[in-house]
Amino acid sequence: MPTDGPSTLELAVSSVVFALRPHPETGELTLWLPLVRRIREPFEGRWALPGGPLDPQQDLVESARTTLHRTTGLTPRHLEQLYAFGDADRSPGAQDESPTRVVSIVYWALVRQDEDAEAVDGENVEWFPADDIAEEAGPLAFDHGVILAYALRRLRAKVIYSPIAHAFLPERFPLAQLRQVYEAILNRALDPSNFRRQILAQGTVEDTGERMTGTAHRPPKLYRSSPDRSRYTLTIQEN
Amino acid sequence: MPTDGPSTLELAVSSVVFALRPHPETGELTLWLPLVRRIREPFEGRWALPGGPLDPQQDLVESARTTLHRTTGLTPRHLEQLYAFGDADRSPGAQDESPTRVVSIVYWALVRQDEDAEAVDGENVEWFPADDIAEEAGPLAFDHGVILAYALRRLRAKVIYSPIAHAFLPERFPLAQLRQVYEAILNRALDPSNFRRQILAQGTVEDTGERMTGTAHRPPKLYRSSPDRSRYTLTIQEN
DNA sequence: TCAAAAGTGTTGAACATACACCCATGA
DNA sequence: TCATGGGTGTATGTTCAACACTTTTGA
Repeated sequence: MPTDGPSTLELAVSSVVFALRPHPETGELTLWLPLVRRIREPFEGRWALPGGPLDPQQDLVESARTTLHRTTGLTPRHLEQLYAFGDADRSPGAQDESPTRVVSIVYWALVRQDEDAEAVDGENVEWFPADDIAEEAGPLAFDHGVILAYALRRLRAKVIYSPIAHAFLPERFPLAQLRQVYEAILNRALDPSNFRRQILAQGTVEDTGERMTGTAHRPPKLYRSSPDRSRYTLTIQEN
Repeated sequence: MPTDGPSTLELAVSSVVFALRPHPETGELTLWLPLVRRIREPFEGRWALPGGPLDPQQDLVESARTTLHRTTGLTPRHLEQLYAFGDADRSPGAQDESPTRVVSIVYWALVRQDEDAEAVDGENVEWFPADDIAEEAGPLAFDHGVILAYALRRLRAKVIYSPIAHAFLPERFPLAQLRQVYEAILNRALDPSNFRRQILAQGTVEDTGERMTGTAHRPPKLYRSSPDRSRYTLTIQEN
C-alpha cells in the first residue's frame, strides 16, 4: 500500500466505439474500433480510447458524444454506459508523472453501417480490427487494454439476450444482414433458416412489406427493428 | 436548457444494500434496505441512500465499503458496481441551493443472512421493505428513487441468469433456503422439485455431504455454492 | 402412525437443431 | 435454364412445467 496517494481527483469520459467493416485479409465482416494516439505524457505515443475530461455543464453521455464527434466525425445513435473505472492506482505506468487520480466513466457506442460513412480519420486517429489490437496497436495507454477486453466480452454476452445487433444496421435491412452482424460479433456461422425463425419469434423486427431490389438473386424482404418494449434494455432514463 | 450551469464537480459513491428479512405483516421473506435521513439541505429530513464523497486515496469499492460500515455496521461480501449517475441537472429540487454538480457512482450490496446479524441501526439510519419505500419513507432525496427502482429491476433480472441469489446465504445451506431467496426476490412461488433439478443442473452448488439437523422433519442435505467459473459474472478485475 | 418437508420419476408440451426442399430472381 | 441465396417444412432430440409418488425424519 502506497504511503502517499493522489490528492486531486479528475473525472473523464471515454468511449469504446464498435463498427463493422470487412477484415483487411479475410474480407469477412469484423469489429473495428478507433483509437487515438497520445501526444503527451503519460504514455506518449501509445494508443488510447477516445475521451476527455468531463465538462461540468455537460451530461455524461453528451460528453461522450462530443468527444466522439470531434475525434472520429461520428455521431452514433447507440451509446450506452459500460462501467466506471476508478481504482486509486489505475494506470500504474503513469504514477510518477501524474499524481492526479482519474476516474473514467466509459461508454460504448455501436455505429450503424450507414452512419459509418461519415467517419473521418483525424491526424492521430486510426481504426483497428478489435481482435488484432495487441498486434497492430501494441499495448494501450493506461488500463485501456483491460477496458477494451471488458467491452468486447460484454458485447458478445449481450448480443445473445438483447437486440443490440440491430444497432449496427440502417433503418431497413434484410434478415441475412442481421445474421451477418451476429456472425461477425460471435465469430461463428449461424443456420439461416433457424436464425430467421428465432428472430421472428422474439418479435424484435417487423416486416416493412418492401423488398430489396437489384440483388444478385431472389430479392429478400426488408425488415425494421420494432420499437423497444424495453423488456430487454436496461438503459437508464434518469428523469 | 439553463443559461448557467454548475461549475464545480464532485464525485460521490452511494450504495443500495439489499438484505432479506421477514415482512412485518405477511411474515414472508422480502427485500429490505437501509436509508439514511438527511440532516441538512438540500433535501433535509428526507431519506437517501447511504453514501458520501469519494476520498481521492480510496478505490471506488473501498469507499462504498467504508461508508456502509460506518452507517449500518455491515461489511457485505457481495459488492458490485451498478451504474454512474451524472446528468448535469440531477436532483432538480436542489438546484437553487447547490450549484455543485455531483456525479454518483452507485454500488449494490447483497447481505448474507449470517452477516445481517451485525447490522446496527444508527441514529438516522432505518431499514425499509424495498417494495414499500414510497409509502413508508416518502419520496427519496435527489434522484435516489430512480436509482433504487433501477437497482431492483436489475436484481430481479440478474437473479435469473446468474447465481447471485447465493450471495444472500451463509456458507452452507439447504436447497429449500435457496429457493426461498429466489421466491423472495422474484415475488412468486417456485416448484420445489423443478427448482432442485435446475439448480443442480447448472452446477452452481455442490453437495457438502452433510445434512441439517434438528429440523421439524426429514433433514435436508446441505450445499455450498461452487467456486465461480466466471462464466456468469461480469465483475471487473482492474489489474 | 401421522404430518410435513425432502427428494425422485414420469408425462406431455414447447422449443431448438439439422437439414431436405421449394421459390424467385439475374444472368 | 442454371446458379444462388431467400424462405418454408419437418423429423429428431432436448429442455421444462406440472404433478404423482416415495422417503425420512420428529412428534
